[in-house]
Amino acid sequence: MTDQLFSMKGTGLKTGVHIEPGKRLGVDFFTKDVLEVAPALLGKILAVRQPDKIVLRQMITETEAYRGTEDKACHASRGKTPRTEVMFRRGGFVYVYFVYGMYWMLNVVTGCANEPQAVLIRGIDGSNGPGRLTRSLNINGTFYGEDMTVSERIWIEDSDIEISFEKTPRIGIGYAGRRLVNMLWIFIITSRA
DNA sequence: TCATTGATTTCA
DNA sequence: GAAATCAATGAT
Repeated sequence: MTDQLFSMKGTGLKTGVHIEPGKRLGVDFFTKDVLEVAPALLGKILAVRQPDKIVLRQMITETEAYRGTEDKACHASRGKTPRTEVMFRRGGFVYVYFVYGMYWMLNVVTGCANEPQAVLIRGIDGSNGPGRLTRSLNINGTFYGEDMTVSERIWIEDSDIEISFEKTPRIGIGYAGRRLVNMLWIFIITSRA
């Protein structure tokens, strides 16, 4: 394996530091409830191999939980379709979808099989907004169904960075009903050590 | 505030 | 088949 390591300004990551294999988050991390995994992902490192073989690493700064059939804002709440099928697998799989005719959204499936949950990665260091981060990392529909616990193209690494975060209401999901709008299911980093 | 943009889903 | 929907962005 000859990963060229890469560091963007401001991440606090050092170039040339090799990431140990054990750093990759495994199945145990992702098979917990989405409300546990979503905040736990803050401060972790998203790694994506680019077409030119370089691996970009960026810290996750904002996540959002989508939780199963009770959550009307979750794409899987109305049953299994070709698009949402991956959300019914066990945690660790990648769910990407296209929205507004131009943006790819990156999600990580959580929980056990037949428990459709996912975390939307809304922000990483160096870019704000879920649509922009997928563009900057060249994430597209071909990543659908990748298993982050074994994939050579995309995975998440553990990190010792200590962070604080706040919870806020989800946006753009008014159609899901008032009770769900009141759930504080967006998690945003407010400070880091 | 509004146009953009096209896959997915729902309705006929 | 056709029509409505959409978890966003950037320009105005």
